[in-house]
Amino acid sequence: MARAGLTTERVVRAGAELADEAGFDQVTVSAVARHFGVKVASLYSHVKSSHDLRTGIALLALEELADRGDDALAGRAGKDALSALGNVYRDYAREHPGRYAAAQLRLDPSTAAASAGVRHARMTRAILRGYDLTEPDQTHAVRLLGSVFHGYVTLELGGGFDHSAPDSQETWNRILDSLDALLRNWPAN
Amino acid sequence: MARAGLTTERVVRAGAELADEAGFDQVTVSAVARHFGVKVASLYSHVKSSHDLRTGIALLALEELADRGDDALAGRAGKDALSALGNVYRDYAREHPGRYAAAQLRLDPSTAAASAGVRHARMTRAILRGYDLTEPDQTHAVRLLGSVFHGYVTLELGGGFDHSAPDSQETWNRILDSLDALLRNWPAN
DNA sequence: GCATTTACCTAAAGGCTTTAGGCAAATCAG
DNA sequence: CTGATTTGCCTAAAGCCTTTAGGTAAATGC
Repeated sequence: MARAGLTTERVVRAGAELADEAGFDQVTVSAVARHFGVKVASLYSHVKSSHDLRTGIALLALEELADRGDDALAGRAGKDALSALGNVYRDYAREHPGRYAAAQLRLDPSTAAASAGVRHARMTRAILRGYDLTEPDQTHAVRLLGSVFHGYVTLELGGGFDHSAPDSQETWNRILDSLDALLRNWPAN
Repeated sequence: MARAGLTTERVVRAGAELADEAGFDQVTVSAVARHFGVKVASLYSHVKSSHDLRTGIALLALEELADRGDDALAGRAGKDALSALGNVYRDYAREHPGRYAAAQLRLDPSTAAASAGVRHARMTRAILRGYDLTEPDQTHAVRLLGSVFHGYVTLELGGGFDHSAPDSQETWNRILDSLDALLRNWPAN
């Protein structure tokens, strides 16, 4: 019987594609096995558990996002950098909704520490170098940007902004403008 | 055999409690049945399906949240109202993490239209009456507030702001200040 | 007190997860 | 190139969750 040539890498990647097509909560060891035309038990050589599979997808997504972020930030500063990073998250979520959902998965501390999550924090801080903030304001600002980006993308993805004028793109532009203005003019205390 | 006295209401409420204690993804018809000391099949007279149970919890959460919001907004305006509504979401999420997660569940359009979700939109617009915005800026602002509140609460709940100074409360205060400043001084175009 | 409704039950089928143990294909040694 | 080892996928099986069908007993109503 010919072998399917599975590896952890391929299994996780197939899971990620399934997540984008059918939703992250539809990602199941069984479904991935079906995709490869293989019995379920066979996947357990490549993935420790269902949760492990999901974690793998989350780590993949975090890394892809961080890679895109690095690319987008290269050579940019100030509002340019701000918009670029915001668009990375927004575009990624629209292109890969399942992966984006996976990236929100709560990781246990040691996994999180070894993930690309730390690169994300660094990227947001890099943006703030274009503005004049020192600690602890920088941390407040990091959290604000994280909240807005994540919140907006999540609500938009959930369809919250469909079916009503003005369209979502316009609001997004206004929000980026507002954040830029806010950071340039950060309230003293 | 004595009856347990189940009703849809009680079943959903038990599900909500389970969500808060164990996480929304742990909410299962079986678990709720165990809680009542009843066979699983018995719950299917009160709840159409597992999905229906989860939807019920989501609707409950949306309503509880809207009730709290109405209370909090009564007699307040401007920054006072802004803080009050923000705190409603944040406090609710901390007190009832499972219910809050449930409230994010994607509802089908007709269910959503009949839910307390519409009250939420109204509440946010009510806040903006204290600021000088007209359409379409008002809609942009509604979306911004929604994004920040939801994003912040989600990240905080996920533990994103633990283990690092300054503490989350301080950031939250600064964010409310910033939003107020931004709304008072909304960029002309 | 009897009929009807209602609440909960047993039974059963189907799906997902996970572990244990087996066989055959790929890989490697001499 | 052949025999030994490793590795990949398989069968089997147990446990839990969902959902439907049909039965019995408790509550309700006349």
